[in-house]
Amino acid sequence: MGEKGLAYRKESYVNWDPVDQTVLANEQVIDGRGERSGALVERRLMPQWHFKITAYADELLDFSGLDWPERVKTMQTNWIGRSEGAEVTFEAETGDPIEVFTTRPDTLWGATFMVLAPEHPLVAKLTSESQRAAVDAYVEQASRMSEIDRQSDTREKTGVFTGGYATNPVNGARIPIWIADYVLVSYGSGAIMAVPAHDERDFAFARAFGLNVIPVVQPDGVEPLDGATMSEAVPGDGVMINSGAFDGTRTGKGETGGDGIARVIAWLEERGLGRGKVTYRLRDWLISRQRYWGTPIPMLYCDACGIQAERVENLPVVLPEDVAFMPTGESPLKQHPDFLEATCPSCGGPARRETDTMDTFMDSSWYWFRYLDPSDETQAVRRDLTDAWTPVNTYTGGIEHAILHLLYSRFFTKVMRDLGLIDHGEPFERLRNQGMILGEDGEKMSKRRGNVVDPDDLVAKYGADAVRAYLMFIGPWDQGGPWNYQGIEGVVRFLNRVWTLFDGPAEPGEADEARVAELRRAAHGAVKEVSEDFEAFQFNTAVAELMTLQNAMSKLKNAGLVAHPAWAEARSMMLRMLAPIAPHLAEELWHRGGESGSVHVASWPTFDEAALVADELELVVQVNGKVRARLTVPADVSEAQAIAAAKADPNVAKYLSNATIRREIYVPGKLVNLVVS
RNA sequence: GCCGGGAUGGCGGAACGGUAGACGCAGUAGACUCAAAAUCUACCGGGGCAACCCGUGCGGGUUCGAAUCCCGCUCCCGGCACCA
Repeated sequence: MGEKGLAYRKESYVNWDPVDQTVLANEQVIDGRGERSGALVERRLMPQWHFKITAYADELLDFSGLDWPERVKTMQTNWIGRSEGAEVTFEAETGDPIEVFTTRPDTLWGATFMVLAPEHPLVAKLTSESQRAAVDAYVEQASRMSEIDRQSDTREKTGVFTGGYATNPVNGARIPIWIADYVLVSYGSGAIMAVPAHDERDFAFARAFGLNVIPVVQPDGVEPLDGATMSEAVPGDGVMINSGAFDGTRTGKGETGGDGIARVIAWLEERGLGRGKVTYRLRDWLISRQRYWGTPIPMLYCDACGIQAERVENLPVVLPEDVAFMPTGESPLKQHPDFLEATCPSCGGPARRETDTMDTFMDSSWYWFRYLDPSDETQAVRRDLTDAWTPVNTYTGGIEHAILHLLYSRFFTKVMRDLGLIDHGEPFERLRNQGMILGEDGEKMSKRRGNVVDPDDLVAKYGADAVRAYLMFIGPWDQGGPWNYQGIEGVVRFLNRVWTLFDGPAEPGEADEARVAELRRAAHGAVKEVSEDFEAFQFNTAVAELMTLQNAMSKLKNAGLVAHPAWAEARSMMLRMLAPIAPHLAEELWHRGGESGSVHVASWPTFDEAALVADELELVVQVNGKVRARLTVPADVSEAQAIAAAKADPNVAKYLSNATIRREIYVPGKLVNLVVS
């Protein structure tokens, strides 16, 4: 990855977690807090190792061929945050070029000022002597503010004039340069052109500081805009005005009819003032961690040759196990001479080993490839095994991984593909997210809240099978919800009944034909339903279906039937379907029933369509869509017979006596609807 | 603000446009027991003696027929959010 330019070191503003004493990737900062520690992160300028995930931004936006939840695809799409627009160069009066990114180059003529992020490298140079004190104070204040405070959108706009001016390249206007913390140094170029007439934020800023507002897009069906009196920004499309040769051009990106944006970009490119540009919210993946526990970054520092990659034959670099953990807050690797001392692969002189280790998400980004043959010391992955076993068909996990593990894994898989290690670019073909079981109070379980349900306690009381089966039964697997103690007893009873059903005595009786047919219908019907449920991850209805089968079998059970081959068939089906739900119980009953081998390697049961057919069925009769009768009819009833039987029913006839039948609807084997007036 | 997902009995939840409430919990009655627990049986959306009427967040619509499809709302949950 280093050779391909996909791993590199650069100095940048990073998220520093003061509790874990390490930096974190953007994905690991939730609402301004460290994902693990919960501590407010600080911004620090540090040199760190990164993976160039942004090189794959567009490919990561392509989910074609993947059967993934819409929610996850949306979250990743938002996280990557692609936006199309233009990069335009403004020139400051100091002669410095200032790059800005805009999605609305068609509003360039309305740029009446510029705003730089407080951290922008040109701030100090652009600031005039009379404004220096105010600017320094503002920059200092911004640097101390937490990310949370800075990003709160209810804040009034703040900012300071630098005293410097720039020239609007499209019309030569002299416009003031301000700094404000609503412009982020980490997005785009860290500087914006402000078009207050057509951008809400710029409008609020302009009104707060008395800056010019010049409308350059006149929307349809609205009074002509007046910058002096407008009460809010007008962000939509319309016809360009106050824009020189472009006056009268319709704005838009083509889909709304106008093509102003494309025409302005072409015009800028002709004159060398700017060019079309795509910007992403996604940042490169910061993988350095100032921790001992992590995979060492195999890079070396040589005083003579600079940063060098460790020789391939020396890989992998492993963590020393004889480190001294001291309460310094620093990685013990920094105090370990044997680890630190290395040889420069370029000049053969002494080199110092990198002591940062990799984010552990690095490891989870490719483990399923490595796990295919973890003992192979000669190569990272074995091609014949990855070809045979990957991509993963179905992958499950919590939604909390939507933009962490799942995004990193997709990136890593694409990199491995491009390095020729594997032949595919997506790790997981089908993804399903399980819901989270919350505490009884409906809140996320936490020790602090005291609402934690400990599965070990439940296992001790009810057994592992009962707890497992209840978790499958409690509700839709993908939804989650509050934990509820009330239902588990029902699952325990069900499992006890299954035990009694197969291991208990039977009353005397006969295996008459009707009984056998009913038994087979119940068992084969359950196989059909449960198979479909498992395929669709609907485990709650699968368990319910097995409960129904147990109820049916318990009712039918007698000594004669138990001796019949259909009973053994039904028991075998039941236990194989129960195996993923109550594995211990199913295995025990499997052996007690005289089966050989393990139920867990037995094949999944298949059903016989013929066994599902009943000789009689219930026909619902409606008059004008309201149920008026339920009739038992032979299974092979014809449409004419069904309608005749419906009309003959006394309760139905009552509604027909003084009415005319307008229409007769027949749903085979299910329903007759007589439309009368 | 933008984007997802959701709303059905006392509770968890079922339901290819075709019997709303499968399955389970809780509850009621009965059997067994000296009694209780466990177990088993029956009942179990609301109203009504009954015929029947009303019922899937709210208001419309499509349809012979809507929890399900369409339009417009309300509320709840999740994600993103000063991203230029």
